[in-house]
Amino acid sequence: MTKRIKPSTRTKPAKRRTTIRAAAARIPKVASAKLAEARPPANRAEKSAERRAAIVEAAMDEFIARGFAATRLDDVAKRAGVAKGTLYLYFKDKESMFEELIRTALVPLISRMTALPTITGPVRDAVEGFAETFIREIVSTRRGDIIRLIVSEGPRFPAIADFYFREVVSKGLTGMKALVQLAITRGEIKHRELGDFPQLVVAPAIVAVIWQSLFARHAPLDGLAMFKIHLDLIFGERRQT
Amino acid sequence: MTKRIKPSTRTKPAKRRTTIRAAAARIPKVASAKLAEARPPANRAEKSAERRAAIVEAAMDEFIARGFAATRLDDVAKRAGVAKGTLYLYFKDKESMFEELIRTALVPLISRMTALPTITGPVRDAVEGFAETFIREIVSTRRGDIIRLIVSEGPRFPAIADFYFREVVSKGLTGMKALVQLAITRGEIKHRELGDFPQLVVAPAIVAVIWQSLFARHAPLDGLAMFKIHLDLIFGERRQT
DNA sequence: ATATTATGACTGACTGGTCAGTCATCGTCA
DNA sequence: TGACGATGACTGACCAGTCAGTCATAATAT
Repeated sequence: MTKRIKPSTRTKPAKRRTTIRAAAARIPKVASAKLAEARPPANRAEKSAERRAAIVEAAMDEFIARGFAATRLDDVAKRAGVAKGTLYLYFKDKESMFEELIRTALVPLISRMTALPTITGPVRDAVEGFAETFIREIVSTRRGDIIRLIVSEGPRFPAIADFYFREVVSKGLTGMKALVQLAITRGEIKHRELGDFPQLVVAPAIVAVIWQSLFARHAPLDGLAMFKIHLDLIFGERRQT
Repeated sequence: MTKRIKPSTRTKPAKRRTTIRAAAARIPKVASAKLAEARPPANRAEKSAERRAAIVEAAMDEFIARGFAATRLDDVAKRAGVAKGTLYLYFKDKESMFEELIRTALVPLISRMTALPTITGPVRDAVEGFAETFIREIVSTRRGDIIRLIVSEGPRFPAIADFYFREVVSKGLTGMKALVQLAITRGEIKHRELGDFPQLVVAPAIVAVIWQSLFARHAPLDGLAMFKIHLDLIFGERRQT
């Protein structure tokens, strides 16, 4: 009774449902999502919001640990403490869930980047502050894994890559370029060409993120210390503190 | 072999549901039969090597395009022009295939990195040569995607991450650190702390790889030009050529 | 040299298990 | 009580891995 209806899309599957899962290690269970509720039974809207948050949290953990294709929604549901059908009350399908998660996770990051234009002192201090924030809020947290996830799945989710480029990368680099230009006019930076490649300023931060995901257990990396040396290269020798 | 006892567990071929395969998949046989001049019929060992190469090539393309979990071995087989069962004559299972592929793909990269210790001129020239090679051989080719693949799947394949760290990253950074130290003793580099973070030297190359995969279609990036500016920061202003 | 047999590379239909998405039913809150 | 959120058993597509059978080629016999 095998009905193998194979559509004759010879050249390209294009829009196919992703299945499968990778043989991989178990994810460490962090915490039972729904266990100790300090909250007394809330009203419906409140409960709904809590549930949604639990799902988002659980899905994030699973997607980070396994990637999109290998993540099972059964696991997400179990981790969130809901039934699988419940997921579909909050998200259209697996793909929508993934994309929405990635977008949502970036909102604080965007706020962080747009909250920098107040420069009271040397530009170097502003950039250093940016680096400290970045290391503390991203490299040392789960958000770093989200960046790795974007790098991983970006090519297969053009919508995500587009969104990320438009909302984060493009804006971030524009802001950084403005900072560099300001520093150049102030004489803090000598190399005028640096304005052409603001990527150079943030490159060590990206490397720190990747290092953290892949090699931290082999050789820990002090991302902030590294970044400060990097700033010495850009701004000239460090003014002693 | 005159036993024609047909085992009952096997059903007869019956009808072929779908046209077995696209005609193009049969090319190898046709080519050797009709166009004998290009490729004389090889012996078994030679044929086997060719087949293996075809499988490796096809698997690489599929894994790069879809990642490990979402890649179907049916597709790999089709692309390689062999039956699925044939894959298992050359590889134990999907996971072994993936790991072996990643390892193999890195061999030329390793050779490249260990083939640099002959420094005839300024250290900067050596590093710039390294960068040119890296951009030309990796960023602009499929090898860049392999690096992205390692970043993507590394956390789920600790064996790959370990191998890569041991054989490439560790050795590469050690070599780079030696270069930096040499440049410091020669006076080409002022910042002595750079020796503590050789990652800083190669960071723009990593960023170029990622950019190429994710954002090239939005905004092309001249990796080599960027790297040269980076070298200006490290070695001081560029000596005009 | 030609015929016969042996080898094993290759094939692809098939199995067993997985998992995204559905929906009839249940429970709970307003 | 009625409406709606929640459930989880269920469906069926999907796919890694298997293996009985085929056939080109090598080995051996005539």
